Amino acid sequence: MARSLVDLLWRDHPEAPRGGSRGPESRVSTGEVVAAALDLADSGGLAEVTVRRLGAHLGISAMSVYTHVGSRDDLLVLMADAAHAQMDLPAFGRAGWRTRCRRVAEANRAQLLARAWLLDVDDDRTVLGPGTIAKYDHELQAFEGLGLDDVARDAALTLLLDLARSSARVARRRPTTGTNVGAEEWARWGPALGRYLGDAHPLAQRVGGAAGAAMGAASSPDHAWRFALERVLDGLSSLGR
Amino acid sequence: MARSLVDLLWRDHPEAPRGGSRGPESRVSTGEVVAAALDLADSGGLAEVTVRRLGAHLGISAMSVYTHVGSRDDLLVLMADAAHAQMDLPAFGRAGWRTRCRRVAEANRAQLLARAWLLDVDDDRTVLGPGTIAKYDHELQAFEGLGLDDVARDAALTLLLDLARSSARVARRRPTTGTNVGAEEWARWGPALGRYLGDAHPLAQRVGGAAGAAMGAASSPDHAWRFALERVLDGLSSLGR
DNA sequence: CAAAACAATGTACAACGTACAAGGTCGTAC
DNA sequence: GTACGACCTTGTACGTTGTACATTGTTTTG
Repeated sequence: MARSLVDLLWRDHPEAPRGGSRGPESRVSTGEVVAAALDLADSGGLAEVTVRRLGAHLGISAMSVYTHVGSRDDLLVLMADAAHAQMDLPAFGRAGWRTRCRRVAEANRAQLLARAWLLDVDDDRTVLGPGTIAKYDHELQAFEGLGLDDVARDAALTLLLDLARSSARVARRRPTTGTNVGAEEWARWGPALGRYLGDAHPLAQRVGGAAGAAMGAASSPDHAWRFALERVLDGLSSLGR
Repeated sequence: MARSLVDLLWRDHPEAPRGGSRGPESRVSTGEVVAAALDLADSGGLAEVTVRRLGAHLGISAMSVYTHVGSRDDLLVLMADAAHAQMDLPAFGRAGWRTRCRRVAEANRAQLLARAWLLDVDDDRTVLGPGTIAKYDHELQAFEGLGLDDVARDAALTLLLDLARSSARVARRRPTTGTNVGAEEWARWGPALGRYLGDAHPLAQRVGGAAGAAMGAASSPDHAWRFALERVLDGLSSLGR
């Protein structure tokens, strides 16, 4: 039947419309469908989440999946919200705003590293879900005491989350090798590229080389991350007077 | 025949391998293929760029496209590099680093708003292209005089570009209405969502409502953008002591 | 003139999301 | 008790995608 997306997102809410008890009991629940989809995505990325595979994984036919989710796009929203709900939100304790904000950013980055497929879900309707809203509510509290009005507070949180996303995007490239391009690709194309480049763009060559080497060095894989985060936090601190 | 991606990216370079003069002259060039693909993407997004449509647009068959590009993924890299090459890079003049960096960020945001499909191209091999490298080289100069070492300079630029990307991502939602969710969707789902939410998460409801209203107001569509950019620039300034 | 190199094409395949119609199964109203 | 209607499940089928492969046609080179 496929209830509306909002009803599916809030399916655990007391007031959510339960399915009428008329026909045969469905063999799987929407929650189980979403859980199976999470399994697939966690193991092989979003590309692994096809309606057919999902059905096979659940022991039902491909088309039966549509009894529980409506469409694949809806499913992705349900998955993202479930991931947000399962994410362990950072504890704030009595820490100051800077520490709290850092924890928010770190937690989001960790989540995006663990579930890289979240980077590929780009659907606005995710904000309608209970998991996403609860996460939003909690993370907004990190800015308590910074003296931001509501609009600025939302913008600040968005800034932090976007930063985490960007960092996670970079981090999911070829794991070992630094230069954003894979090692084997670099070995194959580096020489040719060098021939084309010659002495042109010396600044780009120097900085790019240094950045690549730094990322390749085992020392600081997340150096750029720390740098960017502290810079953004510095920027936010300029607001607190 | 489809030369390697690097050779295709540098096809205008003097030393690039010209096609052997054996068979019949090809009816279109790689450059024309890329240009046609840019047309399609500019008008209807990346989804419009299918191999068949591209061929039809060029007056050749679908499979003939592969004579000039190798694969659709390669084509996307070529398109992104061409876009970077066509982008008008900000002039720096005698401006200070902060102004220069602001211009870099603004120029990138403008580019991403004009060619939103660039947000959907996520291929590391783009850095191999001449347009991308020239852009990188130019933008690195914005940080001259800030006292950053090479690694930090690369990280700072990445931070700025990621910021522009994030902002452009938000801006390409439903154009008119503020709340990231479209107007009609909000009208349909807002009430139901309110029923589920009730009095829960008052902070999220207040801040989210304020942020949505602010975005809906014609006053400050890019308010969040200015905010985030100045915050990041503040953060960078904490490096220049 | 023959051979090799190249461009262009048509056909075909596997995979995708999902519309549609049919069949099965249960609770409910008469 | 029986008929209705709601509900789950399924198979088949359509349109679309990227692209592998074999073939045909064209041009330069030996």
